[in-house]
Amino acid sequence: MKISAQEEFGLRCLLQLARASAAGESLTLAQIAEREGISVANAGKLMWILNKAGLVRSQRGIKGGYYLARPASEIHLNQVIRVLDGERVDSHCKSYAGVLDACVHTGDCGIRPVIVELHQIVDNALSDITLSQLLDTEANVDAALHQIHITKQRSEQRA
Amino acid sequence: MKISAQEEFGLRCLLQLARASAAGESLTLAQIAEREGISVANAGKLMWILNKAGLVRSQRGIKGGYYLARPASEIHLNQVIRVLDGERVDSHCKSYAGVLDACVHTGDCGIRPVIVELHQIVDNALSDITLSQLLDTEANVDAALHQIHITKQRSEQRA
DNA sequence: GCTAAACCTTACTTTAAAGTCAACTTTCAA
DNA sequence: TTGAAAGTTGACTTTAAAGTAAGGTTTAGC
Repeated sequence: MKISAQEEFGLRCLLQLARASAAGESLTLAQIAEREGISVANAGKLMWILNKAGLVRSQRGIKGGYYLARPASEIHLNQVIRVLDGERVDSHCKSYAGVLDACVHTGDCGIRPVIVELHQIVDNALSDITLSQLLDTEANVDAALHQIHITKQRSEQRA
Repeated sequence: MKISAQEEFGLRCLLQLARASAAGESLTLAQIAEREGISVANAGKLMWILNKAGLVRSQRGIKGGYYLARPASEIHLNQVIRVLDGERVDSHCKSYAGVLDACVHTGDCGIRPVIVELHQIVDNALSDITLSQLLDTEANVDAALHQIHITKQRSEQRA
């Protein structure tokens, strides 16, 4: 139940594009990769996934680049996470061979519905947050980091 | 943002123990492994992690086995997931080299606080569910699976 | 105290995800 | 129309997680 590196970098890239799109600009792969500190190849892979999912659009050729497919206020995090996670149903539970109806533990298994419910809870929480809200959050990063620092100190005191 | 195989099997094993503990019994590794369809070695590894975290206790020697360290009603899922996830802070965000204060994007990064917040949301949702509630859920598995089936159909209609 | 059952621990193997590389195709502008 | 910029795609390499195996240690019962 952790966020993966791919999910994080995907979010970062989208945030880059949200900033650029707000200024009416697009970003090249090289620009995205350089700002996030990842390779151009990796950025290309992420952009390909996001493009295929309809979250971003690209313009080929010279003067080309990537831009958001729709306003940042209309892109919700659950859509982003779902895309970057890959096929959720197939992967989160290997013991069911990827098919909900093929649960080998049927009748003696209270876990399955709970796992589905957990993913639902996460999805709902994420659907409340849009990319534009993330942009707003940036203005308060210092305060937020300070808060995290406090939380960290508390957990250290507990340990 | 998916549940891992280790998390799922860990939950399953705990549920087994919760059932046995309710009857005043303990379970051997062989019993746990056989019922969950995993190897004894793998079950041993999971139990070792849960034991180290204080969620289960073990009795060595002949007539030994595993049992819950405290009542199922006092074991919350967030504790379980946290343990099975490993060190959360160190792993969920590779670009920070494992240290919160060492964020290389400080000042231009609105993602970090959000990631921390997401994990907080998940943690809160999980803290509302106890093992004993899971046991109760088992009685309604069929109804729950039916509900999932409906949800699945809906998502297929959307697609 | 001896033996067998059962847990404990470390190291190894396997496997899937993440990341990289390189060749290809498309597009724009001079 | 031609060359360079930029995106697209599939194959390859790396790396971390998951799973396995084997020997060690503890305990109950005789």
